[in-house]
Amino acid sequence: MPHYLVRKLNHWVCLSADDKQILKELARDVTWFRSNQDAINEGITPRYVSAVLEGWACCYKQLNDGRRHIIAYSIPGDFCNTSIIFSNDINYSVRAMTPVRIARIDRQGIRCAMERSPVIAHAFWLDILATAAIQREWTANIGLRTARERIAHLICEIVIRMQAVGLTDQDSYTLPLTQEDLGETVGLSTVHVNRTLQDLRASGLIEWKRRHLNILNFQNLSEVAHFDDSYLYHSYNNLDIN
Amino acid sequence: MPHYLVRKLNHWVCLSADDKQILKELARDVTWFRSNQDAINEGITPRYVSAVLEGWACCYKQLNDGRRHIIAYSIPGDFCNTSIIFSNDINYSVRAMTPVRIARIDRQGIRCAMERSPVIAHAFWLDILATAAIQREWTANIGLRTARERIAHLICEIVIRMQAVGLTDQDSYTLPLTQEDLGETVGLSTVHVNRTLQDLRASGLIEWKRRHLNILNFQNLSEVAHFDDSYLYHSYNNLDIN
DNA sequence: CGCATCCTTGATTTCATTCAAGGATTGTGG
DNA sequence: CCACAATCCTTGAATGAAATCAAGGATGCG
Repeated sequence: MPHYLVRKLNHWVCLSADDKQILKELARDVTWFRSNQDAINEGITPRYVSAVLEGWACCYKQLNDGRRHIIAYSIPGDFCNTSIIFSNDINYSVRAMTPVRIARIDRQGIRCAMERSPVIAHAFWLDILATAAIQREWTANIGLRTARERIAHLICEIVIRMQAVGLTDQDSYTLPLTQEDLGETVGLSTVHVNRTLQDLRASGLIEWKRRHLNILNFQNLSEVAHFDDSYLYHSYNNLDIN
Repeated sequence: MPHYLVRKLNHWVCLSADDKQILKELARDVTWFRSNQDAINEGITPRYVSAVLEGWACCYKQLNDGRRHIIAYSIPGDFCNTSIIFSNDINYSVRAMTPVRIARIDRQGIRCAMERSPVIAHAFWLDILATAAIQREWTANIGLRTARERIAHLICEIVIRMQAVGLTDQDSYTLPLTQEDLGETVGLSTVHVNRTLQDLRASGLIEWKRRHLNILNFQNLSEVAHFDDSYLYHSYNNLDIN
């Protein structure tokens, strides 16, 4: 099985063999979480950075009256809490959406690696910036798009992100969400998500059965979504150039 | 007039006199933008990092059909585009909401300062993490709260942020937004923002006249908003400790 | 095979948008 | 300093989108 963490970071920069080795050694401490289990809970500050190696996790916030909102997905190669590298605080929880294999990386180790290898440092920077760009897009997605557009947009985003780590087959991929999860992600009720999905299916844009999502017409779907993938790409800014 | 950039960063770490001097020198290149003028436009990649010294700016995204969403406010001391330090890409625009004084900081200069002073490096880290935490909160705010709660939450957040740079008078501050801006921020129509504000006023929670917002009962307002300010604070993670 | 979870559907209600227009405030130029 | 325009705020009425309520059906898991 490929090392998705290395693959993901290698997507931002060009890692040397040494860099890859360093990263693999950093990610030795691996744990399984079963579906629906909390990997990180808002109450307890972790001392390590978690990265998903296999399966899906989500970051979510919960109000004291029970309402919940999913603020991010962590797919293979994604970090769940990079902020821990430089801060002691975390203000969301992380939950396994499938059985998930997570590497727990010593934050001191990451800082050392960043000091020793400028390329690794840059990879972490770009990864953090990419996460922030996605978060901004999600804010706007919920804030200004209709139900149909929101869901279409999310589906488009994920296909690109899954492609980046080689987890797609053409325009189809495993989307291990319930419709309730999807609702908590895009700010819609489960019932309305269901109807909107039927609408997208009836328009011949997608198929989605048994966790398997297939985009029938990416071009049309991204037009429906007003999807512009540029926020998912980050060009390397050569440190020597101003 | 205080140097809000220094004041803001000093909120995260303890800057030495030298550090402060370095930052002031970095921020020499100052420009005014008039109200409603774009300081950064999505199309053109800036080569410098912009920081607001005076006035308000907002970061926004716009769809090709004209729909607009404000994804962040930049108040005095805030950076508008820290991502430029390490990446060439930006996928949103920045617009002055009032006449605004912006320092344009050479990104190479920032990287040098971060290398020379670990404290400055840490300040930038924490600032970026803080911005990301706010963005996550905004995503959840729009996604799971009602109109009343959303607006209340935003008002609570801003009072804390304004306090951090000393721009409040008790629980009141200058909020230089139109109701249309507010709608584009929390994902509501102008008309509904208006009615919701009247509701908050009628409940004795706030006053808002002529750009001047006054929170009459912060305790109650934050309960209405389900506001928990912890996402706005970031404790220094001592680099020597694991 | 049976239970639990998830998906689907219909009916109803609620929240928010849209449309339209009048009033207040602010800013500008004469 | 006043007049006028532009922007912004406010209100009412009608429409529409999404939530809620309720229940049946499918799917998958033990």
